[in-house]
Amino acid sequence: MTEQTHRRVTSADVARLAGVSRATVSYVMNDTPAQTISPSTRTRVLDAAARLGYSPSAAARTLRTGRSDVVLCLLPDWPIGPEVGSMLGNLSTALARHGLTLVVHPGNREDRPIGEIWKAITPAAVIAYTDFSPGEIVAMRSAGVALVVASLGRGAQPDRRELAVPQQLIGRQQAGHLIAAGHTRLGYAYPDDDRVRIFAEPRLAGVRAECRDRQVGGPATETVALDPEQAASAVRRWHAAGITAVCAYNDEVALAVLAGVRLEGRSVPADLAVIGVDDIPPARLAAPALTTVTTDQVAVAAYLSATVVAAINGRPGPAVPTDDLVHLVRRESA
Amino acid sequence: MTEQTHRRVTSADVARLAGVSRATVSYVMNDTPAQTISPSTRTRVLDAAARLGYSPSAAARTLRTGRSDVVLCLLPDWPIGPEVGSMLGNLSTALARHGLTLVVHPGNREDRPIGEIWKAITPAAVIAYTDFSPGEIVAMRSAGVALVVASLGRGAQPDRRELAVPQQLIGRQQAGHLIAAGHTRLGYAYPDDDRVRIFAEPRLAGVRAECRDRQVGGPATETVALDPEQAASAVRRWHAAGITAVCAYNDEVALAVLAGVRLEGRSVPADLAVIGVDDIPPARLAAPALTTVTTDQVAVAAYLSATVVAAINGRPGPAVPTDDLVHLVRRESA
DNA sequence: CTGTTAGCGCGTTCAT
DNA sequence: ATGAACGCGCTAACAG
Repeated sequence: MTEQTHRRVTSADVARLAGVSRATVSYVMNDTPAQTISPSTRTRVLDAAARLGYSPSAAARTLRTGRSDVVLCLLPDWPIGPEVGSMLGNLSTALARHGLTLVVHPGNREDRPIGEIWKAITPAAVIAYTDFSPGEIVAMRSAGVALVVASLGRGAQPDRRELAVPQQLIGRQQAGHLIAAGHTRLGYAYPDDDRVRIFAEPRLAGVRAECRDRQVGGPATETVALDPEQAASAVRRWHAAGITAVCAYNDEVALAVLAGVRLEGRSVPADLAVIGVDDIPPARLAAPALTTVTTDQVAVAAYLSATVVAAINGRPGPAVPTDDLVHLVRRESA
Repeated sequence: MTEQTHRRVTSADVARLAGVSRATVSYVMNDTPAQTISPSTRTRVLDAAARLGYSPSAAARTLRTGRSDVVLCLLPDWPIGPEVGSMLGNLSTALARHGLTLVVHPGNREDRPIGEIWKAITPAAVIAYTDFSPGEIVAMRSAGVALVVASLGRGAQPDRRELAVPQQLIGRQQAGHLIAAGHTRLGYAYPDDDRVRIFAEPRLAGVRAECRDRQVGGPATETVALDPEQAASAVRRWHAAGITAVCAYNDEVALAVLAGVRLEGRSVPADLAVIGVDDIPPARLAAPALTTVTTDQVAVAAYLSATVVAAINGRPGPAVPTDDLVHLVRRESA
């Protein structure tokens, strides 16, 4: 066993090798504007640092400055798909440009209380898809977390920014497309999973709003599990109610509806038009190919990033970019 | 604007309120075994801590002990699906039982070098799906990261543990099922994405190995993009070669094959049997429902967790649980 | 200008 | 049960 005796390389080591003081090392490493350093010294320090493989202790820096460069994203319990995954990737890139590092904590049922998590990280900001209790917000504050960003939270609070990606727009776009295609009796395929309610409710609300605005009958809502049989019975009820088109919570639910229609011996879109959300890869591979609505994840990530950066600096966040965020992908199912 | 003047609550505050020394606070908070504390003092300290909402500074603790309770998982660039997502959730739970907090860094092209990431966290362990350069390993060492766990890495190194989830088993199971069903000419649908090669290669190798062991013709490999047209041309080539069944890299690729077969006017499984990997929700909603192979994510998470914990404590890791990790989900496509 | 000295931030731990 | 020192980087004050 080669036991690791690798003592950590500290700024003192660099200082020693470069023949300067630790303060000088710090000034050089940080390009401190208020302090001028002669080029020769600078080079010597940089050289020494490189030779030793020096990297400053994040813990020490955080302790001293009271702020880390980490942004923590608390994910909810539900299964995250490739869309969220790509959004997080984009967000990571966007934040990196501001010197911030994104880390994500995957949610899971029997997790320790949220508190344990950010306490272990001391992030500069927290992005959460769940609401915090007032107590937790106070606790974060007193622990030094500068900002609590609550995505999708219900009511705006003075303490936190609302990052609600306008889920309603998604519902509106779905319904709008269907109505424009001549449908007058819409259905809504609601997910059979309580954990995604924070997304499902605003989307359904968007569909409802669009129906109202366009003078069309409100959507006949059915809960649709990811199972052909159960989907088939929903299809039967829609049929009985004269529904000709349905908006699905997302592509998976839409795929279930497709399977249900198939099981009923009917066809899409002739008997029932279907539109999903997300444009997951299987959507274009389905029979028929699924018409769906997507969110511009790059734009969402940019917006989130800007909001976080602004909040960290105590500035007001940017306005929600309501336009050009949701796009229709027209295929065969609607 | 209610400006936040909330000074951080420190152990000194608790000590003052409880009328004891900071050392005592530390001993109480950590239940230090070597130090006896009278019940009355203990209560007083705990009370004070609760009243003030005290939570120790992770940075200070990390600085002092040289180790944080965070395990960092570095995700690769590719889109992560619900399977990986649920595995991470399970892993998080498993690690939490050992007082460890899992955080995930989503990979993305134009990211800062990996180094920047763990430097900002000072994790107790790093789990990565990519290989590190020897230089990075040395750097982590010298920065105080106890362990570098390379999942799926090619060759075992003395420095790191191999957590290779036996991807070969997946391929073997796929091919085994097909061969048992009487197929003697197998095809392999390889993904059209370089980023997933670390998974695709061992899976294909598994199929190859099974074919060899069972005296069946090695798989005719075709790269299949997630596009019906392109999949159709692969199907044509397979047909010309007399292939009667194909193993797909994963369910999405399998779905593409299904679409290709459909486009060719042929049928599954009569003309071509298809088997996928992962059992994503759309698999059972496809026409025909997709036969597939799944990995027991709970078991994988438990194994990963045990390996990490063992390594942190300098003990040898558990053996790879090769059995009961991969299961066949029998449906209609094969 | 250039670079140094000194002390802080906060929890941990040894010796008294 | 306590005083004191430590881990490591930051930065105000100060000396050449």
